[in-house]
Amino acid sequence: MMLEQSTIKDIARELNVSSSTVSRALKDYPGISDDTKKKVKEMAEKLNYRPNAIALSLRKSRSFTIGVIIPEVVHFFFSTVISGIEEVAFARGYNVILTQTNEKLAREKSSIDTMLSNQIDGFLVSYSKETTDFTHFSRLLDQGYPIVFFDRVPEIPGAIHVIVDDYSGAYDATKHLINQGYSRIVHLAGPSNLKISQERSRGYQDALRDFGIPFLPELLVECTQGSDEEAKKITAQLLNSLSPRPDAFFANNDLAAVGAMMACKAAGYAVPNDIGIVGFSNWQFCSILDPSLSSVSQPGFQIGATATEILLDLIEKKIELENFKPSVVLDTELLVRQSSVRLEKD
Amino acid sequence: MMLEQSTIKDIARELNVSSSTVSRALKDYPGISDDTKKKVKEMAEKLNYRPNAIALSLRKSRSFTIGVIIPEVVHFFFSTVISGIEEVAFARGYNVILTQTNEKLAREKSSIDTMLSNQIDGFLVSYSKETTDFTHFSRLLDQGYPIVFFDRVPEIPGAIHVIVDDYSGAYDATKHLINQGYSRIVHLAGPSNLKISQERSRGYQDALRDFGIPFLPELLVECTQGSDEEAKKITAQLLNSLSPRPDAFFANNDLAAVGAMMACKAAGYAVPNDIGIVGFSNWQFCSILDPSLSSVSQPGFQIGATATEILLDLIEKKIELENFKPSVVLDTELLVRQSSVRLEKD
DNA sequence: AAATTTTATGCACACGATTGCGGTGACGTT
DNA sequence: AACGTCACCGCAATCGTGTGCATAAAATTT
Repeated sequence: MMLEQSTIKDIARELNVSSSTVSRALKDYPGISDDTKKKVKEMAEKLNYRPNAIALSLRKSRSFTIGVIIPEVVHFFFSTVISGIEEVAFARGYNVILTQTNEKLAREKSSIDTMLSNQIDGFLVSYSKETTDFTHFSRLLDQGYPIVFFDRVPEIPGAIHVIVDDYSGAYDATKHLINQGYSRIVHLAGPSNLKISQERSRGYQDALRDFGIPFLPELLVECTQGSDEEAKKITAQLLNSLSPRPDAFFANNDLAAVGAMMACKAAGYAVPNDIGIVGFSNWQFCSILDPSLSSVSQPGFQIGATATEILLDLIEKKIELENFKPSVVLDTELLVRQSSVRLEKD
Repeated sequence: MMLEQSTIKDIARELNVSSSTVSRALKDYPGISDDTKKKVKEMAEKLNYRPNAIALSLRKSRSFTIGVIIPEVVHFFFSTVISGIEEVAFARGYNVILTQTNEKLAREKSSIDTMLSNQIDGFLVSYSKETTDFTHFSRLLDQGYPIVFFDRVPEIPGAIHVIVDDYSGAYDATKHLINQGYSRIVHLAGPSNLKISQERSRGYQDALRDFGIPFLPELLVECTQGSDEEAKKITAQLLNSLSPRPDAFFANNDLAAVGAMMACKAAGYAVPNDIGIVGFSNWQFCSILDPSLSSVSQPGFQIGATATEILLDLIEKKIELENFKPSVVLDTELLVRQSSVRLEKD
């Protein structure tokens, strides 16, 4: 039933030459007569020969495969990153093997193990929320394994980062809200152990300061889950308890922004006229909401593509770890839509 | 710099035994003394030994890796499927290597080639929109390669399908609209060369017939791209040109439904009171729209999980292709939200 | 015609792990 | 003392490919 893959030996046997000759002929090595080369190639075609990448990997101790470790696949941002990764890897002749950690540290470690077993040439990693200790990564770095981190990046020596300018994105978003005349601006922040959350928070606070608006701790609320449900609850509560009420929400992610929007509508406030809202990430749905949601776009595809280019350059020794700047910061862009632009000013 | 991976030979040399003994000791084969086993395992631990999966693959002609070929990663449905695939594969000790075709046939073929080179154990495929000829798949099937198709499935002998009941989903959606009192129901259909589009179309027409509403060809419009922009244009045009105007839209996918919703709003019609709308796929954003969008949910995760279970069973010869029913049909579920439920009937 | 270079090819081993087969020594049995 | 049994382990081949080295034949030079 299962047809055997034909090998170099099969071609060799068929033509009464040695397998070394076949190997060299197929690769157009010098020292093989044009006649034999032609015969070999024709026979290869005829037998539908396909080189065995596994054997090659064993021989070269290289698999031409990179491992991608991400928290979850079903996530607009991450899937966009994957797309960028896949695109570059394909173009440069590498395979992508993928695992999602579901935010579990144990799974992160176990994935690393099986990937190491599979002689992966390098790693692309965005670590899980559970990960607070990074020794499993620094051990790899010490051993000389190429790793490029993206989005969620650890502060360990030798780690290369590809991130977006979270600080500027948050700063721009806050500034935009201020310019639109909003002044009691709530920041629905992300988990404070993630660096991206900290940066966004810092951008928010600096923008307030630069435009002479006092920073009020009660307007900075941490949303640990980042779901719309959570943000909805929190927003409803804030609208009730704070006086004067907040007149804008800058959320750490788009889902939270949506939650805030729902809560505002439910409480009878109009978006954007009564309350302005800006999200972060520019998920697909931002433009189809009513009102459409202003958001800070992160170039997910470009993050994936850039990280992969760097990783492959490292693998192929095109660049040295030593004389390479450890951090690539990509620009964010504030996309202003309806949710933060007052139609008529009162 | 790069620390060498330690091998069985290293352990053997260190303990002055043969590599065969080490191999057997590590796997608890009989005929090895408990003492040696203990020593070997300790040394393996000490040298941080990790089995070389590549060498194993070469020996066994098995890679414990499955290849996934899908049109695009940045797509809620497909990413959900991937998640299901990854979950099952991980649980059963398989790796997942992933490529997206970007709907290109050439890339589909080339991906198959490199995966074959990599001694993939089997394929999970949803083919590209460009694919109309399936010989590159049937050749693989003839050679005995396990392939499970999902979502977009070809009608070729020996192919196993995992699909959802598109017909019933469309039937239920249409029936629901009829029950809500809508009668001039437009179907924004998908590309007619895809079987899923045909099935949904059939469900729509049969529901109309079963409930005594005549099928009008001018109410069945093909949206080839499936984008919100396209649907918006088409809907606006239909609202203008048809008399009496349509009072409901059943879209082949959620983005198209959103486009329809936008066009309706723009034309001054209220959703759901003037016009009812139902989508297909139950993308994440359905519940956060205003009004929230009724949609037919496809169990993406379950599709991926089921397809993978079947594929791995095939690979491990737990089931035979011969006595296996070629098609698994998973249930869809109509999720009724605001966009199709009239608040007050006139 | 002999010596030398060039050309074309094969041999053998390596990569890391598995496994059938055979070997060795200890021990017990008659 | 001779033989059988059994536990324990090593040899060597294998998977498919690549490559340094040797080698034979052919072409060229002296």
